Amino acid sequence: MSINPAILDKVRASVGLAGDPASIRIVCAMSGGVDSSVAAALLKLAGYDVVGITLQLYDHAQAVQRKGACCAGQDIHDARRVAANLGIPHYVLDFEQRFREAVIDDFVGSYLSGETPVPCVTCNRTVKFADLLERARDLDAAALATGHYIESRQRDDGSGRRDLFTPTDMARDQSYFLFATTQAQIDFLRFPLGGLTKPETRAIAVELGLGVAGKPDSQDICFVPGGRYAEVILKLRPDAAEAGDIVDLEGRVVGRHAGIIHYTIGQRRGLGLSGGEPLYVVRVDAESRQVTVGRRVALLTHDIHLTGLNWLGDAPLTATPIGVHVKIRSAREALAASIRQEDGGAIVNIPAGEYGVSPGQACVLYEGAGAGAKVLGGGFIARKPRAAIMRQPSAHNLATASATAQG
RNA sequence: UGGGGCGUAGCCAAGUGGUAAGGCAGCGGAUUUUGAUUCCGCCAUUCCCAGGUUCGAUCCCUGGCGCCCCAG
Repeated sequence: MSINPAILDKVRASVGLAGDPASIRIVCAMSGGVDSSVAAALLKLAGYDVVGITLQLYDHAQAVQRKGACCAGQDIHDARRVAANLGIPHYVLDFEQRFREAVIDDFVGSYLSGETPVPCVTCNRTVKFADLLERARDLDAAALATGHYIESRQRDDGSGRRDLFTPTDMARDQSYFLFATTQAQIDFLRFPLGGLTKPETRAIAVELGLGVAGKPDSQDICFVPGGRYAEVILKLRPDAAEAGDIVDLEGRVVGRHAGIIHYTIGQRRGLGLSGGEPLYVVRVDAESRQVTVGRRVALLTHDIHLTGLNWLGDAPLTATPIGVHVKIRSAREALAASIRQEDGGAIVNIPAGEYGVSPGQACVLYEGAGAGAKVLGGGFIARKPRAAIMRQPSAHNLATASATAQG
């Protein structure tokens, strides 16, 4: 077990708590994957009093064998083994009911209402950073650590407050899923991997013989086996299979669909409509069960209304737009934009526009772009007011519309 | 039943007497801790049917069948 001392210094810096590490208890959330295992290991090697906690979130028979999942079956065993290996206490908490209520039900409800949820955001802000965080406090921990790739630094103004920044490894940036983290939560959280790259993490896992070093990166929704999310929804809400019309931008019926839950804005595949050029889902309406399709250019969006805003900027938002960078999906470079307050919510304007902006998805705000950009929070993309939809370019004047869309 | 046109994969569609472009849809994969997007790969031994000419026809000829248009 030889770890570069510089890395351990980096870990201690990420914790940023004065005093003898041995007297500082840190609870580390351990999913059984490579990242959180390495996070726990580094904290332990850095001298902290580490307590590992694994949440049992769901329990599908399928999930036990599934690669790339977390928090069920095999992964719990893996976490337990890593903890034993490290010589740290480890607890498995049964959060199934809580996860079901806070994350899965919200996920299902979101799709039923015609939106497209981000369950990872919901999970982080409720199960992990509310419930688990509370347990960590109960255990007299000074902080809760996770294996997320994001950086947290204490402000140098003596306030003791912390800020979030995008990580060293931007290919692994997970800030998108953490935008809703409140200031109080941020102050208690630590992210030891924020200054490492994924390859470095894996190398450390190998070096330490953690056994999980070769596990695949997680992808897809953890509680959805095989990526077939509609099956999960239909199992809980069989009525979600209500068929409806597929209409074009003029309102003409051009096809049928087997339930709006199968569609999200920007989606191309699965429509079964053949035409001269590809068609994309432009709108999903739960009430009429209509899925509207149009050409790609019809997806270009400049103004985004946000709800559930978590603003982490220094100065409060006002009606005067301020410059920011935004992401409306995780694996994407942040785009220059502005944000202003309006009607109790916020409106983001992206001059260059974005495609496939779907209600329910997150819009995350940054101060600058690239690694080390401060995370300014974000919000959930709200459904467009009807008036805005009517202003959408229609099929016959798309060229004109796109030419003038900047203005 | 006078004249003209057409009939190529699920849809649209190019094409030549020499052995079937492309697009859309679909399927598979890569990418991705959300949904998508994107990218890559696959996808007509066969050109409405039956004869004929030809070394060889989807393309030429004849006859069917089907569809469309014009005129009536």
